Amino acid sequence: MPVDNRERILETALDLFYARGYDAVGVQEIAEKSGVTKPTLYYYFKSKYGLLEQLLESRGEPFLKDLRQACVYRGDLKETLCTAVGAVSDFAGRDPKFAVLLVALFYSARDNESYRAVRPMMLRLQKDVESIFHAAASELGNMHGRQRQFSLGFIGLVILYLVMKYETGGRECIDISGDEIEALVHQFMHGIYS
Amino acid sequence: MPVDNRERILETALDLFYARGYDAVGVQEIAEKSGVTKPTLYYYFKSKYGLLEQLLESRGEPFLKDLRQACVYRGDLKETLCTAVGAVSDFAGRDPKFAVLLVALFYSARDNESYRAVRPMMLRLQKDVESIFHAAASELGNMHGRQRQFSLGFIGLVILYLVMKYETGGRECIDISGDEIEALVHQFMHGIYS
DNA sequence: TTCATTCTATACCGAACGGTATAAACTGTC
DNA sequence: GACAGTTTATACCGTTCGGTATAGAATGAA
Repeated sequence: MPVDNRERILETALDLFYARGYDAVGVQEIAEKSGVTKPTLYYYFKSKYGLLEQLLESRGEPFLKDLRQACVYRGDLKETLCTAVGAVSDFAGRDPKFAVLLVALFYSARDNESYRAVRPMMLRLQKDVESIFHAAASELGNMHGRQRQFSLGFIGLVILYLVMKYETGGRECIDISGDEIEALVHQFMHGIYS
Repeated sequence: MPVDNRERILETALDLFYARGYDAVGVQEIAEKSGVTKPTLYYYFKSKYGLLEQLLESRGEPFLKDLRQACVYRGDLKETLCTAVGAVSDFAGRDPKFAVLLVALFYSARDNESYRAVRPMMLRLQKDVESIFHAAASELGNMHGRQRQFSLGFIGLVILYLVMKYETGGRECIDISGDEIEALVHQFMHGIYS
């Protein structure tokens, strides 16, 4: 656990939000488990929502930067997709709870405030991935406007794979090997045969 | 709105859980919006959790029956997968809010009680879909134990497609045409080319 | 020494939470 | 008319919710 109070609060919040969900966790408990009083929590974060926002910012921003880099098309679709999945995998390996939390928030109810907090982030992610398919037009030929469908399908595939891996893997870490990444991308590109 | 009180409560609960999530909705509000007092709600459902359980049962059970039927392998993988997606599509078309709620619960935090309620249902769904790939062994050849990966990938693809369709389609209904279903299954089987 | 920052302890706020008690009605059936 | 099932109105329970007020103490930099 970090010595810095602010950081410790963020980490505790992540643990609890991951385990029980944003709405089911009270500010009181977060403060207690951080070894801090409630006023201290409110000193750093103006509200419970602000706490979530700053959690998303501090942990998500570095990941989005990495991902954007990884999504730059370099002339080969398969290679680019593998790089992208690699970035996701690295991130999920470093911060598995945060990764799973992101997914839960992404699929959570639209009028819940926690969704409001995560929405802009996920839109950026979606756009970055979609840009790969736009850039790969020369390689893929006419996609008939299916870039969005491709990217959504791709994201869905990776997300579910990730979550399942974490669930069935003892929740210790998410480790996706290079071979697995290639198999995943290969399946996406060429189907389940081969 | 149904005249039957029990049914009206279930419908109201679905509306609210869908919109804001299980934890964020109070029993009080459900009762009020159903035109019923709180004791009446507790007369039918012993607890808030019981209400969720019965909601999942009453709406989910018919769907799971249909899906199981649709997942029976009939000698052709593509046809079977299309039938399965068709069953999901029909269900989602009939009861879109419930479908989206199911997905949200499926991805929600593991120690949240709402996940406990939906878990057995999703396990059944997963098993049914996986059975398709096991049955298709003759057609697919040696899958090297990747039946689970295939089924998870397939479910992820369908789920995300469904949710996105609902989100971007004005939330009126989920209509997946036969052509779309075929395209989705085709992409899954043969990749994004062709 | 002054000063802002960081944090404590304690206590409180009004509102909402899930759930229950009580006692009285209304309904249709036997 | 007795009866079970359904529903009401009202009020209450203890607990937790997110958030704040107050006043003081430790810290380190200027």
